[in-house]
Amino acid sequence: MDTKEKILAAAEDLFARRGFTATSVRRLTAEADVNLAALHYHFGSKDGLIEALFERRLRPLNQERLGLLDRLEAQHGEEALPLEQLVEAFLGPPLRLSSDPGGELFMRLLGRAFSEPDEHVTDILLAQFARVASRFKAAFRRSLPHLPEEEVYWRMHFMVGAMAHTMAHASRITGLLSDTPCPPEDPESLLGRLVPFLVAGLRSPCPRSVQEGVS
Amino acid sequence: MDTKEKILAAAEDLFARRGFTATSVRRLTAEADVNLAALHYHFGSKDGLIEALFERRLRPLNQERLGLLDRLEAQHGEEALPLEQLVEAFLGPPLRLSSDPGGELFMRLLGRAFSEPDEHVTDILLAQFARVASRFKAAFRRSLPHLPEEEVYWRMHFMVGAMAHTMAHASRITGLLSDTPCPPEDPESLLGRLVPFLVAGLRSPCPRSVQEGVS
DNA sequence: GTCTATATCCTGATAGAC
DNA sequence: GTCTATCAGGATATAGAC
Repeated sequence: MDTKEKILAAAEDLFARRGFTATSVRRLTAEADVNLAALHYHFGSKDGLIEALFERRLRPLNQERLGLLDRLEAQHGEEALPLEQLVEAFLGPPLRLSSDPGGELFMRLLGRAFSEPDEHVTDILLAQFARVASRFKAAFRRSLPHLPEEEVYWRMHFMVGAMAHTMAHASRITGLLSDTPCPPEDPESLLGRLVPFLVAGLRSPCPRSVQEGVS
Repeated sequence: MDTKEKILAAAEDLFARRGFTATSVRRLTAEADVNLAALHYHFGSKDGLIEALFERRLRPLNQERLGLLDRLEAQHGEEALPLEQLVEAFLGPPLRLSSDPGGELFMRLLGRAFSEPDEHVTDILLAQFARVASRFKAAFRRSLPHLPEEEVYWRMHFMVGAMAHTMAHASRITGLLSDTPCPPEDPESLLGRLVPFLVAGLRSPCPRSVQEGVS
Protein backbone atom coordinates (compact mmCIF):
# COMPACT_ATOMS: atom_id res chain seq x y z
CA MET A 1 0.00 0.00 0.00
CA ASP A 2 1.55 3.28 -1.05
CA THR A 3 1.65 6.48 0.97
CA LYS A 4 -1.39 8.07 -0.64
CA GLU A 5 -3.53 5.01 0.06
CA LYS A 6 -2.30 4.76 3.62
CA ILE A 7 -3.34 8.35 4.24
CA LEU A 8 -6.77 7.87 2.68
CA ALA A 9 -7.41 4.73 4.71
CA ALA A 10 -6.43 6.36 7.98
CA ALA A 11 -8.49 9.44 7.10
CA GLU A 12 -11.59 7.33 6.48
CA ASP A 13 -11.10 5.64 9.81
CA LEU A 14 -10.47 8.73 11.91
CA PHE A 15 -12.93 11.06 10.20
CA ALA A 16 -15.65 8.42 10.57
CA ARG A 17 -14.87 7.79 14.22
CA ARG A 18 -14.14 11.31 15.47
CA GLY A 19 -15.25 13.76 12.82
CA PHE A 20 -13.35 16.09 10.53
CA THR A 21 -12.55 18.97 12.86
CA ALA A 22 -11.67 16.77 15.81
CA THR A 23 -9.15 14.82 13.73
CA SER A 24 -5.78 16.54 13.40
CA VAL A 25 -3.41 15.92 10.52
CA ARG A 26 -0.78 14.98 13.09
CA ARG A 27 -2.85 12.19 14.58
CA LEU A 28 -3.90 11.14 11.10
CA THR A 29 -0.40 10.81 9.68
CA ALA A 30 0.76 9.05 12.83
CA GLU A 31 -2.06 6.51 12.44
CA ALA A 32 -1.18 6.05 8.77
CA ASP A 33 2.48 5.59 9.71
CA VAL A 34 3.43 8.32 7.28
CA ASN A 35 5.29 11.59 7.58
CA LEU A 36 3.27 14.70 8.34
CA ALA A 37 4.65 16.54 5.32
CA ALA A 38 3.56 13.72 3.00
CA LEU A 39 -0.07 14.67 3.53
CA HIS A 40 0.55 18.17 2.26
CA TYR A 41 2.74 16.90 -0.57
CA HIS A 42 0.04 14.55 -1.88
CA PHE A 43 -3.16 16.45 -1.07
CA GLY A 44 -2.08 20.06 -0.59
CA SER A 45 -4.08 20.56 2.58
CA LYS A 46 -6.47 18.90 4.99
CA ASP A 47 -9.38 20.18 2.90
CA GLY A 48 -7.77 18.74 -0.21
CA LEU A 49 -7.59 15.36 1.48
CA ILE A 50 -11.26 15.52 2.43
CA GLU A 51 -12.15 16.33 -1.15
CA ALA A 52 -10.09 13.44 -2.53
CA LEU A 53 -11.63 11.09 0.00
CA PHE A 54 -15.22 11.85 -1.04
CA GLU A 55 -14.33 11.95 -4.71
CA ARG A 56 -12.83 8.47 -4.64
CA ARG A 57 -15.90 6.78 -3.13
CA LEU A 58 -18.73 8.97 -4.34
CA ARG A 59 -17.92 8.97 -8.03
CA PRO A 60 -18.35 5.22 -8.57
CA LEU A 61 -21.29 5.17 -6.15
CA ASN A 62 -23.23 7.76 -8.10
CA GLN A 63 -22.22 6.20 -11.42
CA GLU A 64 -23.80 3.00 -10.18
CA ARG A 65 -27.02 4.77 -9.22
CA LEU A 66 -27.26 6.46 -12.60
CA GLY A 67 -26.54 3.16 -14.34
CA LEU A 68 -29.36 1.44 -12.46
CA LEU A 69 -31.69 4.29 -13.34
CA ASP A 70 -30.68 4.08 -17.01
CA ARG A 71 -31.46 0.38 -17.04
CA LEU A 72 -34.85 0.88 -15.40
CA GLU A 73 -35.77 3.59 -17.86
CA ALA A 74 -34.67 1.46 -20.80
CA GLN A 75 -36.92 -1.35 -19.57
CA HIS A 76 -39.99 0.79 -19.00
CA GLY A 77 -39.79 3.33 -21.81
CA GLU A 78 -42.25 6.16 -21.35
CA GLU A 79 -44.09 4.54 -18.42
CA ALA A 80 -43.50 5.53 -14.83
CA LEU A 81 -40.93 3.32 -13.10
CA PRO A 82 -42.11 0.91 -10.39
CA LEU A 83 -41.62 2.77 -7.12
CA GLU A 84 -39.96 -0.06 -5.29
CA GLN A 85 -37.28 -0.49 -7.93
CA LEU A 86 -36.70 3.25 -8.04
CA VAL A 87 -36.14 3.39 -4.28
CA GLU A 88 -33.86 0.38 -4.55
CA ALA A 89 -31.75 2.07 -7.22
CA PHE A 90 -31.37 5.12 -4.98
CA LEU A 91 -30.73 3.41 -1.64
CA GLY A 92 -29.04 0.19 -2.69
CA PRO A 93 -25.61 1.48 -3.68
CA PRO A 94 -24.94 3.55 -0.53
CA LEU A 95 -26.32 0.90 1.80
CA ARG A 96 -24.21 -1.77 0.15
CA LEU A 97 -21.02 0.24 0.73
CA SER A 98 -20.26 -1.89 3.76
CA SER A 99 -19.61 -4.84 1.45
CA ASP A 100 -16.41 -3.18 0.18
CA PRO A 101 -13.21 -3.23 2.20
CA GLY A 102 -13.23 -0.10 4.33
CA GLY A 103 -16.62 0.78 2.92
CA GLU A 104 -18.46 0.59 6.22
CA LEU A 105 -16.37 3.42 7.63
CA PHE A 106 -17.07 5.58 4.62
CA MET A 107 -20.76 4.75 4.84
CA ARG A 108 -20.87 6.07 8.40
CA LEU A 109 -18.96 9.14 7.33
CA LEU A 110 -21.32 9.76 4.43
CA GLY A 111 -24.36 9.31 6.63
CA ARG A 112 -23.07 11.98 8.97
CA ALA A 113 -21.99 14.25 6.16
CA PHE A 114 -25.65 14.99 5.35
CA SER A 115 -25.84 17.01 8.54
CA GLU A 116 -22.33 18.44 8.54
CA PRO A 117 -22.01 22.08 9.51
CA ASP A 118 -18.68 22.44 7.68
CA GLU A 119 -19.23 24.36 4.45
CA HIS A 120 -16.42 22.72 2.57
CA VAL A 121 -17.94 19.30 3.17
CA THR A 122 -21.46 20.36 2.18
CA ASP A 123 -20.11 21.95 -1.00
CA ILE A 124 -18.38 18.71 -1.96
CA LEU A 125 -21.57 16.75 -1.36
CA LEU A 126 -23.72 19.15 -3.31
CA ALA A 127 -21.39 18.98 -6.29
CA GLN A 128 -21.14 15.19 -6.19
CA PHE A 129 -24.90 14.67 -5.94
CA ALA A 130 -26.12 17.33 -8.35
CA ARG A 131 -26.74 15.06 -11.35
CA VAL A 132 -28.05 12.15 -9.31
CA ALA A 133 -30.49 14.41 -7.49
CA SER A 134 -31.93 15.95 -10.60
CA ARG A 135 -32.32 12.62 -12.43
CA PHE A 136 -34.00 10.94 -9.47
CA LYS A 137 -36.24 13.90 -8.74
CA ALA A 138 -37.68 13.64 -12.24
CA ALA A 139 -38.12 9.88 -11.93
CA PHE A 140 -39.87 10.12 -8.55
CA ARG A 141 -42.24 12.76 -9.87
CA ARG A 142 -43.27 10.47 -12.71
CA SER A 143 -43.73 7.53 -10.36
CA LEU A 144 -45.83 9.57 -7.92
CA PRO A 145 -48.27 11.36 -10.22
CA HIS A 146 -50.89 11.76 -7.46
CA LEU A 147 -48.64 14.17 -5.50
CA PRO A 148 -47.86 17.84 -6.05
CA GLU A 149 -44.26 18.66 -6.78
CA GLU A 150 -43.33 19.98 -3.33
CA GLU A 151 -44.86 16.98 -1.64
CA VAL A 152 -42.67 14.70 -3.74
CA TYR A 153 -39.60 16.69 -2.71
CA TRP A 154 -40.53 16.63 0.97
CA ARG A 155 -41.01 12.88 0.85
CA MET A 156 -37.65 12.43 -0.85
CA HIS A 157 -36.24 14.60 1.94
CA PHE A 158 -37.71 12.26 4.55
CA MET A 159 -36.34 9.29 2.60
CA VAL A 160 -32.84 10.79 2.58
CA GLY A 161 -33.13 11.38 6.33
CA ALA A 162 -34.02 7.76 7.08
CA MET A 163 -31.23 6.60 4.78
CA ALA A 164 -28.59 8.93 6.21
CA HIS A 165 -29.43 8.06 9.81
CA THR A 166 -29.27 4.35 9.02
CA MET A 167 -25.92 4.76 7.28
CA ALA A 168 -24.48 6.92 10.04
CA HIS A 169 -25.23 4.18 12.53
CA ALA A 170 -23.75 1.53 10.31
CA SER A 171 -26.50 -1.03 9.81
CA ARG A 172 -27.21 -1.24 13.51
CA ILE A 173 -29.79 0.37 15.76
CA THR A 174 -28.04 2.70 18.16
CA GLY A 175 -28.67 5.56 20.48
CA LEU A 176 -32.20 5.71 21.77
CA LEU A 177 -32.98 2.15 20.85
CA SER A 178 -29.71 0.39 21.54
CA ASP A 179 -30.39 -1.08 24.95
CA THR A 180 -32.12 -4.03 23.35
CA PRO A 181 -29.79 -6.68 22.00
CA CYS A 182 -29.99 -6.29 18.23
CA PRO A 183 -27.12 -7.49 16.05
CA PRO A 184 -26.00 -5.49 13.00
CA GLU A 185 -27.73 -6.42 9.80
CA ASP A 186 -26.26 -7.19 6.43
CA PRO A 187 -27.13 -4.70 3.68
CA GLU A 188 -29.67 -6.96 1.97
CA SER A 189 -31.90 -7.58 4.97
CA LEU A 190 -31.56 -3.94 5.93
CA LEU A 191 -32.85 -2.96 2.48
CA GLY A 192 -35.58 -5.54 3.00
CA ARG A 193 -36.77 -3.48 5.98
CA LEU A 194 -36.09 0.04 4.76
CA VAL A 195 -37.40 -0.14 1.18
CA PRO A 196 -40.93 -1.35 2.04
CA PHE A 197 -41.17 1.22 4.85
CA LEU A 198 -40.27 4.06 2.51
CA VAL A 199 -42.35 2.81 -0.40
CA ALA A 200 -45.42 2.78 1.85
CA GLY A 201 -44.71 6.32 3.01
CA LEU A 202 -43.99 7.63 -0.48
CA ARG A 203 -47.08 6.03 -1.97
CA SER A 204 -49.55 7.11 0.70
CA PRO A 205 -52.32 9.49 -0.41
CA CYS A 206 -51.67 13.21 -0.37
CA PRO A 207 -52.62 14.62 3.04
CA ARG A 208 -55.62 16.97 2.77
CA SER A 209 -53.74 19.60 4.76
CA VAL A 210 -51.10 20.07 2.08
CA GLN A 211 -53.26 19.74 -1.03
CA GLU A 212 -53.21 22.83 -3.15
CA GLY A 213 -56.00 25.24 -2.34
CA VAL A 214 -56.43 23.91 1.20
CA SER A 215 -54.97 25.82 4.13
CA MET B 1 -29.84 39.39 29.98
CA ASP B 2 -27.26 38.14 32.46
CA THR B 3 -23.91 36.65 31.62
CA LYS B 4 -24.96 33.03 31.85
CA GLU B 5 -27.84 33.57 29.44
CA LYS B 6 -25.67 35.51 27.02
CA ILE B 7 -23.20 32.63 26.90
CA LEU B 8 -25.94 30.03 26.37
CA ALA B 9 -27.53 32.08 23.57
CA ALA B 10 -24.23 32.56 21.76
CA ALA B 11 -23.39 28.89 22.23
CA GLU B 12 -26.67 27.80 20.68
CA ASP B 13 -26.01 30.04 17.72
CA LEU B 14 -22.41 29.08 17.06
CA PHE B 15 -22.71 25.37 17.84
CA ALA B 16 -25.71 25.16 15.52
CA ARG B 17 -23.99 27.02 12.71
CA ARG B 18 -20.45 25.64 12.93
CA GLY B 19 -20.49 22.61 15.18
CA PHE B 20 -19.06 21.94 18.63
CA THR B 21 -15.42 21.28 17.82
CA ALA B 22 -15.13 24.06 15.26
CA THR B 23 -16.42 26.63 17.76
CA SER B 24 -13.75 27.89 20.14
CA VAL B 25 -14.55 29.31 23.56
CA ARG B 26 -12.77 32.49 22.54
CA ARG B 27 -14.99 33.08 19.53
CA LEU B 28 -17.99 32.14 21.62
CA THR B 29 -17.33 34.56 24.46
CA ALA B 30 -16.49 37.30 21.97
CA GLU B 31 -19.86 36.75 20.25
CA ALA B 32 -21.61 36.78 23.63
CA ASP B 33 -19.77 39.98 24.56
CA VAL B 34 -18.55 38.33 27.73
CA ASN B 35 -15.15 37.70 29.22
CA LEU B 36 -13.42 34.45 28.36
CA ALA B 37 -12.96 33.54 32.02
CA ALA B 38 -16.68 33.96 32.67
CA LEU B 39 -17.40 30.82 30.68
CA HIS B 40 -15.18 28.75 32.92
CA TYR B 41 -16.51 30.46 36.02
CA HIS B 42 -20.15 29.65 35.20
CA PHE B 43 -19.86 26.30 33.42
CA GLY B 44 -16.49 24.90 34.48
CA SER B 45 -15.46 23.89 30.96
CA LYS B 46 -16.58 23.80 27.36
CA ASP B 47 -18.06 20.35 27.96
CA GLY B 48 -19.91 21.67 30.98
CA LEU B 49 -21.44 24.38 28.83
CA ILE B 50 -22.58 21.84 26.24
CA GLU B 51 -24.19 19.78 28.97
CA ALA B 52 -26.03 22.79 30.43
CA LEU B 53 -27.19 23.78 26.97
CA PHE B 54 -28.82 20.41 26.22
CA GLU B 55 -30.17 20.08 29.73
CA ARG B 56 -31.98 23.40 29.55
CA ARG B 57 -33.88 22.62 26.35
CA LEU B 58 -34.21 18.86 26.47
CA ARG B 59 -35.68 18.51 29.94
CA PRO B 60 -38.90 20.45 29.23
CA LEU B 61 -39.09 18.94 25.75
CA ASN B 62 -39.08 15.40 27.04
CA GLN B 63 -41.41 16.29 29.89
CA GLU B 64 -43.85 17.48 27.26
CA ARG B 65 -43.58 14.26 25.30
CA LEU B 66 -44.16 12.16 28.40
CA GLY B 67 -47.11 14.35 29.38
CA LEU B 68 -48.72 13.85 25.97
CA LEU B 69 -48.17 10.11 26.23
CA ASP B 70 -49.69 10.06 29.74
CA ARG B 71 -52.77 11.84 28.43
CA LEU B 72 -53.17 9.45 25.51
CA GLU B 73 -52.83 6.44 27.75
CA ALA B 74 -55.36 7.85 30.21
CA GLN B 75 -57.81 8.32 27.35
CA HIS B 76 -57.39 4.85 25.87
CA GLY B 77 -56.86 2.68 28.93
CA GLU B 78 -55.70 -0.81 28.01
CA GLU B 79 -56.28 -0.39 24.28
CA ALA B 80 -53.48 0.33 21.83
CA LEU B 81 -53.04 4.05 21.14
CA PRO B 82 -53.99 5.39 17.71
CA LEU B 83 -50.75 5.39 15.72
CA GLU B 84 -51.16 8.87 14.33
CA GLN B 85 -51.54 10.43 17.76
CA LEU B 86 -48.59 8.45 19.07
CA VAL B 87 -46.34 9.70 16.27
CA GLU B 88 -47.63 13.22 16.89
CA ALA B 89 -46.75 13.02 20.58
CA PHE B 90 -43.23 11.92 19.68
CA LEU B 91 -42.49 14.31 16.80
CA GLY B 92 -44.59 17.32 17.72
CA PRO B 93 -42.56 18.76 20.60
CA PRO B 94 -39.15 18.72 18.85
CA LEU B 95 -40.56 19.98 15.55
CA ARG B 96 -42.35 22.80 17.31
CA LEU B 97 -39.11 23.99 18.94
CA SER B 98 -38.80 26.66 16.28
CA SER B 99 -41.81 28.43 17.76
CA ASP B 100 -39.76 29.39 20.84
CA PRO B 101 -37.30 32.26 20.77
CA GLY B 102 -33.96 30.79 19.78
CA GLY B 103 -35.60 27.40 19.46
CA GLU B 104 -34.93 27.02 15.75
CA LEU B 105 -31.18 27.10 16.34
CA PHE B 106 -31.44 24.46 19.03
CA MET B 107 -33.65 22.35 16.78
CA ARG B 108 -30.95 22.33 14.10
CA LEU B 109 -28.36 21.50 16.73
CA LEU B 110 -30.44 18.65 18.09
CA GLY B 111 -31.08 17.27 14.62
CA ARG B 112 -27.36 17.11 14.01
CA ALA B 113 -26.61 15.75 17.45
CA PHE B 114 -28.16 12.41 16.47
CA SER B 115 -25.18 11.78 14.23
CA GLU B 116 -22.51 13.43 16.36
CA PRO B 117 -19.21 11.58 16.63
CA ASP B 118 -18.31 13.32 19.90
CA GLU B 119 -18.80 10.90 22.78
CA HIS B 120 -19.62 13.53 25.34
CA VAL B 121 -22.54 14.74 23.23
CA THR B 122 -23.90 11.26 22.54
CA ASP B 123 -23.70 10.43 26.24
CA ILE B 124 -25.75 13.51 27.10
CA LEU B 125 -28.36 12.59 24.50
CA LEU B 126 -28.59 9.01 25.65
CA ALA B 127 -29.13 10.06 29.24
CA GLN B 128 -31.72 12.68 28.35
CA PHE B 129 -33.72 10.33 26.13
CA ALA B 130 -33.56 7.15 28.16
CA ARG B 131 -37.00 7.39 29.76
CA VAL B 132 -38.71 8.79 26.68
CA ALA B 133 -37.28 6.04 24.51
CA SER B 134 -38.39 3.22 26.75
CA ARG B 135 -41.91 4.59 27.24
CA PHE B 136 -42.45 5.17 23.52
CA LYS B 137 -40.95 1.85 22.52
CA ALA B 138 -43.56 0.08 24.66
CA ALA B 139 -46.35 2.23 23.22
CA PHE B 140 -45.28 1.64 19.60
CA ARG B 141 -45.13 -2.09 20.17
CA ARG B 142 -48.70 -2.10 21.44
CA SER B 143 -49.88 0.01 18.52
CA LEU B 144 -48.14 -2.20 15.96
CA PRO B 145 -49.11 -5.72 17.09
CA HIS B 146 -48.66 -7.18 13.60
CA LEU B 147 -44.89 -6.57 13.71
CA PRO B 148 -42.10 -8.48 15.47
CA GLU B 149 -40.19 -6.53 18.09
CA GLU B 150 -37.06 -5.83 16.04
CA GLU B 151 -39.12 -4.64 13.10
CA VAL B 152 -40.82 -2.10 15.37
CA TYR B 153 -37.44 -0.85 16.57
CA TRP B 154 -36.08 -0.60 13.04
CA ARG B 155 -39.09 1.42 11.94
CA MET B 156 -38.71 3.74 14.93
CA HIS B 157 -35.08 4.07 13.88
CA PHE B 158 -36.16 5.14 10.39
CA MET B 159 -38.66 7.54 11.94
CA VAL B 160 -35.97 9.14 14.09
CA GLY B 161 -33.80 9.50 10.99
CA ALA B 162 -36.47 11.35 9.02
CA MET B 163 -37.19 13.53 12.05
CA ALA B 164 -33.53 14.34 12.77
CA HIS B 165 -32.77 15.18 9.15
CA THR B 166 -35.79 17.46 8.95
CA MET B 167 -34.81 19.20 12.17
CA ALA B 168 -31.17 19.57 11.15
CA HIS B 169 -32.27 21.39 8.03
CA ALA B 170 -34.66 23.61 9.95
CA SER B 171 -38.03 23.07 8.34
CA ARG B 172 -36.67 23.62 4.87
CA ILE B 173 -35.56 21.29 2.10
CA THR B 174 -31.86 21.69 1.56
CA GLY B 175 -28.90 20.02 0.02
CA LEU B 176 -29.76 17.65 -2.77
CA LEU B 177 -33.18 19.09 -3.30
CA SER B 178 -32.64 22.76 -2.65
CA ASP B 179 -32.29 24.09 -6.19
CA THR B 180 -36.06 24.27 -6.50
CA PRO B 181 -37.64 27.29 -4.85
CA CYS B 182 -39.29 25.95 -1.73
CA PRO B 183 -39.93 28.26 1.23
CA PRO B 184 -39.47 27.06 4.81
CA GLU B 185 -42.57 25.59 6.37
CA ASP B 186 -44.12 26.31 9.72
CA PRO B 187 -44.10 23.41 12.18
CA GLU B 188 -47.77 22.56 11.76
CA SER B 189 -47.76 22.09 8.00
CA LEU B 190 -44.46 20.26 8.28
CA LEU B 191 -46.07 17.83 10.73
CA GLY B 192 -48.96 17.61 8.28
CA ARG B 193 -46.51 16.20 5.75
CA LEU B 194 -44.23 14.14 7.97
CA VAL B 195 -46.75 12.38 10.22
CA PRO B 196 -48.86 10.79 7.44
CA PHE B 197 -45.69 9.71 5.64
CA LEU B 198 -44.36 7.96 8.73
CA VAL B 199 -47.70 6.50 9.79
CA ALA B 200 -48.02 4.85 6.37
CA GLY B 201 -44.52 3.43 6.67
CA LEU B 202 -44.97 2.23 10.24
CA ARG B 203 -48.33 0.64 9.51
CA SER B 204 -47.32 -1.21 6.34
CA PRO B 205 -47.42 -5.01 6.48
CA CYS B 206 -44.39 -6.88 7.72
CA PRO B 207 -42.08 -7.64 4.76
CA ARG B 208 -41.89 -11.38 4.08
CA SER B 209 -38.10 -11.18 4.03
CA VAL B 210 -37.88 -10.23 7.70
CA GLN B 211 -40.66 -12.38 9.11
CA GLU B 212 -39.42 -14.85 11.67
CA GLY B 213 -38.55 -18.20 10.21
CA VAL B 214 -37.95 -16.80 6.73
CA SER B 215 -34.39 -16.22 5.53
C1' DG C 1 9.10 11.55 -2.73
C1' DT C 2 10.46 11.71 2.06
C1' DC C 3 12.17 13.69 5.95
C1' DT C 4 13.45 17.27 10.08
C1' DA C 5 12.77 21.42 11.89
C1' DT C 6 10.22 25.29 12.47
C1' DA C 7 7.01 29.33 11.63
C1' DT C 8 2.70 31.19 13.04
C1' DC C 9 -1.32 31.03 15.12
C1' DC C 10 -5.07 29.04 17.97
C1' DT C 11 -6.73 25.88 21.69
C1' DG C 12 -8.89 25.12 26.54
C1' DA C 13 -7.96 26.42 30.97
C1' DT C 14 -6.29 29.04 35.19
C1' DA C 15 -3.95 32.28 38.63
C1' DG C 16 -4.60 36.14 40.93
C1' DA C 17 -5.72 41.28 41.12
C1' DC C 18 -9.88 43.92 41.55
C1' DG D 1 -18.57 37.98 39.58
C1' DT D 2 -15.34 40.05 36.33
C1' DC D 3 -11.17 41.07 34.43
C1' DT D 4 -5.93 40.68 32.48
C1' DA D 5 -2.26 38.04 31.61
C1' DT D 6 -0.45 33.85 30.81
C1' DC D 7 0.50 28.74 30.71
C1' DA D 8 1.21 24.60 28.16
C1' DG D 9 0.22 22.47 24.39
C1' DG D 10 -1.97 21.58 19.62
C1' DA D 11 -3.39 23.34 15.09
C1' DT D 12 -2.17 23.76 9.85
C1' DA D 13 1.25 24.51 6.88
C1' DT D 14 5.98 25.11 4.81
C1' DA D 15 11.17 25.62 3.94
C1' DG D 16 14.84 23.29 2.69
C1' DA D 17 18.21 19.19 3.25
C1' DC D 18 18.49 14.59 1.46
